[in-house]
Amino acid sequence: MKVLDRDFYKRDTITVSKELLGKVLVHQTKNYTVAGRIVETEAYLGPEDKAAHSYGGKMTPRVEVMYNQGGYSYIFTIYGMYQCFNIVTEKQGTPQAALIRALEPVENLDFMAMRRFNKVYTDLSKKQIKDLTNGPGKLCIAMDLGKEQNKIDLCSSNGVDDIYVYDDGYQDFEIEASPRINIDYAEEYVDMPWRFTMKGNMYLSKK
DNA sequence: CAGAAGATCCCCT
DNA sequence: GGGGATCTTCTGC
Repeated sequence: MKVLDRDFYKRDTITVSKELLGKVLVHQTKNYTVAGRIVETEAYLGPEDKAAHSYGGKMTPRVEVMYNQGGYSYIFTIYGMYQCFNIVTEKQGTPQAALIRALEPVENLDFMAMRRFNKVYTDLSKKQIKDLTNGPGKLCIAMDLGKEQNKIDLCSSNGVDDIYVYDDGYQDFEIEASPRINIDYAEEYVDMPWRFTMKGNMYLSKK
């Protein structure tokens, strides 16, 4: 298994978004390790992309981290109560990112089950198992990703609260492209096929 | 299972 | 003061 490095993330956002599929996202602290395989992503191509927070070169405290070189976490609050986890891409000064929209649970399923439904994994219903991490807000709850995890470098360890992605060689799947979810306001960018999914995976956020 | 509606608050303009 | 890269609950079939 190989941890993805700076060179992986510094490439163009569509390539990174596609190649993140099948890789394993890990959140590790002194107290726990949780991990899930990435099965759905979306590319946000600011400043051109009207769906991106960095559209038009917007530079505010919230989007600032998108201007970093690739390999940093960008976590923002949505609808007042949920978080979305992104990985910054491209070189310094190009404010683009890949949104992680869905995972397949891999490690520490009881931790995820407790955080989502306050039950151990074996007590979950079929529906609850499927709902553990099949959406951007849900996976942040399950993986314990919140505003404290914003702006973390995925390419270096701080030894206290680490996020990283590794490649275990899994590539037995097909990639499908489709329009992104819930960006009705993005005008001519609404239909851009910049959502990438692992074909047929049961943890996709939508079909 | 599908559709509608409500929750809730930080970040801008 | 408005709105959002969402999810849960409730309703009805």
